Amino acid sequence: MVRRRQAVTIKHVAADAGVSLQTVSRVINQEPNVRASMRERVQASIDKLGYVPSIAAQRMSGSRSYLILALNDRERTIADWRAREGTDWVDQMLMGGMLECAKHGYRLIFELVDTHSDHVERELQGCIAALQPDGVILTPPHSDNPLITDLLRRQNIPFAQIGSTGEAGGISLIMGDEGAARTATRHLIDLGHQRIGFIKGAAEYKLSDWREAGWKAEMADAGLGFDGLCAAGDFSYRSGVDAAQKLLALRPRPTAIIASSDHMALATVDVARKMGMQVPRDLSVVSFDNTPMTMLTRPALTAIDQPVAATTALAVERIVAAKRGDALPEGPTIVPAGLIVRESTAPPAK
Amino acid sequence: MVRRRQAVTIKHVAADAGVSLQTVSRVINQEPNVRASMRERVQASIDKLGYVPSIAAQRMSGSRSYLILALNDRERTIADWRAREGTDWVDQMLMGGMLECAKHGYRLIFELVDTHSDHVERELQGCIAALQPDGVILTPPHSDNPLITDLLRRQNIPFAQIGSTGEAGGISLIMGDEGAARTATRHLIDLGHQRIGFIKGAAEYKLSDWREAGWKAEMADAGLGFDGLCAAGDFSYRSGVDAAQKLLALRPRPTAIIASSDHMALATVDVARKMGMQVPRDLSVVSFDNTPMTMLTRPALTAIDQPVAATTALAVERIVAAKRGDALPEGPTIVPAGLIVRESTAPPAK
DNA sequence: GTGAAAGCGCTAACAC
DNA sequence: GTGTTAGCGCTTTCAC
Repeated sequence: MVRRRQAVTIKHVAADAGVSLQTVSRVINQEPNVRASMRERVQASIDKLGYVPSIAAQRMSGSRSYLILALNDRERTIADWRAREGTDWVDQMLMGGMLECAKHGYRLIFELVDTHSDHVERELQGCIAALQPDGVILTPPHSDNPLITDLLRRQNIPFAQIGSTGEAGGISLIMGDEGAARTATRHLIDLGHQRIGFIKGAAEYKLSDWREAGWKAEMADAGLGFDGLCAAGDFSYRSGVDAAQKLLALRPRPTAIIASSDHMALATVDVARKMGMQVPRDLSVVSFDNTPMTMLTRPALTAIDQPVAATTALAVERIVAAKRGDALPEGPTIVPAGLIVRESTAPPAK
Repeated sequence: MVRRRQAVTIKHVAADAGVSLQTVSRVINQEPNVRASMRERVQASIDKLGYVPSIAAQRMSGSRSYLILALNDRERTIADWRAREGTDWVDQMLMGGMLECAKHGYRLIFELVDTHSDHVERELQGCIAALQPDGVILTPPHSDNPLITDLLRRQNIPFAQIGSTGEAGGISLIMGDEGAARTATRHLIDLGHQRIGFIKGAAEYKLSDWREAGWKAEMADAGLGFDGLCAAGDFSYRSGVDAAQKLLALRPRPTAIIASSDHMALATVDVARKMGMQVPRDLSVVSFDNTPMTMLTRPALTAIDQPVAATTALAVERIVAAKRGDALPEGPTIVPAGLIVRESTAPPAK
């Protein structure tokens, strides 16, 4: 293996511009105390030589690494990838995160960690030691894992907690789950529905509670009852079948169901169909997440769109701001979710 | 911003084990010339202190960066992400690449570059200068972009060219396109089809020709004609509509069509349906790529499965081997594609 | 405002 | 086999 060196280094630029290394460094890092004329001269050399700083060297000398780590749950992510059902959480995250990183001269590194394992700490520690990221983006369900958040805080690394209210001290970003559930419920009420069932997500995720709370609140505001209309699920198709069967066995039967995941919504449609009902004629269904399957299935599902890309982009923005020392807003930031109306919702049958 | 230093460095380990830095370095890099007892002692200290080498420092001192760059076309990838149609090429690539990297202590960095732009070189140069990757994985359509391959060769960075025969000097990996097309054709012939149409992919991609060649070869082997049975497409739904209309206007009409992408296959089904035909009763359709939409649509599409994950994993393996100085196999390696039989193929109507 | 010197954590080359 | 020395490219600290 040939030893490979940096083609153009700060030295070349310094020599070319006839200045010291330090001055070039100041220009690169946009620091003050450089005369405009000097700055221009150095910049000209940089452009001429096509110089790009080595992040390894930058990191070495104790400054930034320009790397932001996006952490996802290994088990769940790999399961999604293997299932090949089109779940595009990762893709949306990359889209939002990478594009925002590019704007600021950072790079996003996507990593998987075993949230449930005892050695999360060891794994994460290793990842941090190896990469020395300038910031970390945490996603559910490990946004609130104290083993992770404590470690990050100890190491003084800024981190964003997506889907968490940020008690652990990170930057809190929430995808408007409660409001989204209210929107979905409102949509159904506006169509004329009164008995609206709800299938809850996995208890491990805080957003499961938020969504349930939103549904209840909107029902209450409309003077509608919701006792017995909530069934537990865990986001999976299998759990959706059970929950839908439970809800559709009720008398009077709900005329609409909100499912906390696309898989559970799909399951609800299938169960209804098996019972001889048609969607949306006999049952309206609203889905959560808006992964590609909602538009590929028939009827296409009306769904709450989780703003994954926007949220990840915001996480990057906030981390970069934190590195700059900018003041960050207090408390959680809510990124609003949208409702995409498709074919699975309609007024209830008379 | 607090200055953040490596918590545990090679020095701590050396001190703890009572040996020199160099010895620790040898143990980390699994080099020879270390007595077993010494190796154990050092390893014990490493484990005890939870030491992980800094890749920045490793890179700095001229050895490996343990980073492998996976390059994809920016425009196309972002378009896919925005469309949210469940195309999971990126996910499969990450799955194959990341898991294989993890096995060897490497990390995969996913990056987008503007293949069509004149400044690919500049962009890639910058990426390389910043990250100093140990290897690069190229995907179509830029696997054969001479601006890219020349640059990598000049810099002496090992690279894999997926979907290319590797004339440019990289590690060539092909997803058995010709064989896959033969398999698809064979499947239809075995069902009893004789007039089998083919919708070709974008000319920009070499695999478009390979797939066409496979179809022709298998038809010829079976003594079947194929003149006029090939229509041009560019992988898009829109182009699939045009191509399908052209093929289905032929008399006698083809009883089966192989489309070089899932979108074009979907388009074919839709066109057939509009013409009053049923799939697979009146027309069999085989699709290429096997993205999630093939299983989510109805009828579910019989499809050729592109082994994206396996191919990416192999690319990583080969790059790691190249870094070690191992001998690599000559010529292109073909990763076989599979045929997933679903609901869109059946014997032709009598 | 600019420059010189020291050092970040690690490995290559060479000495022992 | 093991240790010593000299950097890698950059930023920090501190002179000027």
